[in-house]
Amino acid sequence: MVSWKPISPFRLCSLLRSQKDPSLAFQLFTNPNPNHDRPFRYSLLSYDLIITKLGRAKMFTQMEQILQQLQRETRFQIPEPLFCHVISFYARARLPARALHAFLSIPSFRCSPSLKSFNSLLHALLTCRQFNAMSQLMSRVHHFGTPDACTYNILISACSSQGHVERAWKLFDEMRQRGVPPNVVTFGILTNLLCKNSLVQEAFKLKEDMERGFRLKTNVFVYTNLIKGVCEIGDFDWAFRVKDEMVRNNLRLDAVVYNTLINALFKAGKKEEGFRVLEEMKNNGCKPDAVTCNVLIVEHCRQNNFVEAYRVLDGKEGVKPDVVGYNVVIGWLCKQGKWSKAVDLFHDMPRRQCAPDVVTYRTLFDALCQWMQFAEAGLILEEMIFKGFVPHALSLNEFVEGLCREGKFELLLTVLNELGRGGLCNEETWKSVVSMVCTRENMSAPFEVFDTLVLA
DNA sequence: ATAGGGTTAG
Repeated sequence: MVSWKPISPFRLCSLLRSQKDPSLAFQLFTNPNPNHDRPFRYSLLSYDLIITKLGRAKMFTQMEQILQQLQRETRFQIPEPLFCHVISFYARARLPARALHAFLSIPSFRCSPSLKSFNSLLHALLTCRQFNAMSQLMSRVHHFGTPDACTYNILISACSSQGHVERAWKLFDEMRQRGVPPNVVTFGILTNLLCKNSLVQEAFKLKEDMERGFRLKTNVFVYTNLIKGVCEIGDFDWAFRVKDEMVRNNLRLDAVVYNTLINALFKAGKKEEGFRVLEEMKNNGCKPDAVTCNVLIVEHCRQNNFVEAYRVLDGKEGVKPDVVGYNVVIGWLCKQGKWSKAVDLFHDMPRRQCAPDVVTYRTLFDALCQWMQFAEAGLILEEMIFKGFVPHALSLNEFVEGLCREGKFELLLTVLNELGRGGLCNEETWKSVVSMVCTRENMSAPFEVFDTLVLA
């Protein structure tokens, strides 16, 4: 037996840093020295590293296990940003209750929550679109401090995403009245809100105000909003002038700016100009990213050029597109009735290292129902429910109705069982099945179906 | 990573 030099707490950190696989990192953390039974003295940094890694990978069971271990480590006072991370991980996974729980547990880690973690929770609720919970939380803000610019920015974003333009301006006024100066982020949110509502002139007026009245420099975020706004009213000359102004102000044109322009040009049918900007992007040393690929894929599909679309999927632009790119191609294939090709691409996604998401499953399931491919649709639905994704209610009803119409009782039984388990039986499901039971001549099979429904 | 910008679907 070779005797290894035991891993030191310091070495564990560097090993955790370089370990790409979160599961292996977790194993390493929980058992750093397999052949030594002396208790390991973990450093605070190693906790931070493993929690962040697990959170990013949405491995929440393991993350909670480490957090509980950390809770018992009375040697440390845990720095607040770690909790802000944890809260935002739960937000990204759309788990608002867990985010709240993480926030409430902060004192048990010998740390007192300040406005920072309060804002993190507020933002988590916004991400999960829990607007009522946001108001309830705001009524307790005084326990944690006085609302700062960040708090207001989150609240204004919430108004923006609900389309409450007037309320957003009220908050903007309120923050100034209370002596909280708006910052460049505030103006990013507000210009976005204005441009989204086609109030481009007003957005430019606000930019002037921001520079003259508030002495703030317009940054790339604000410029991107403005460029998108002027593109949407079809004024591309203006868009290019804004782009030139950015360069004059020594701002680097990044992929987001280029993607905005290329996408808008394609949408306006200016294909050549779009590709010209793509060339300029590359010549300027700005590398296309996944979104660039997706924008190109949309255009190729619109031109019915699936060969080129697949080339981009294969990494023609030097980057691999993400799940959105796959969803676009699958969506267009479906729209053209090439559902079998769409299913092929879907099955090829794991090999291509891209995990299908809700949109992938919904797109496929919707299309298969529409093209009455019930057997294939049933398989997709099963997998979808297994992964916890929820199908569109409309397609689901179409599917159940189709099965009833075609008398496919065997499949119907399986599906109803799955729907029942997934808690997805709605009133329409019942209506379809009940009306079939009542109109069919051969009553034996429907009775079986009815039994399943009652048992579910 | 305390808050803001670009792509699909709905």
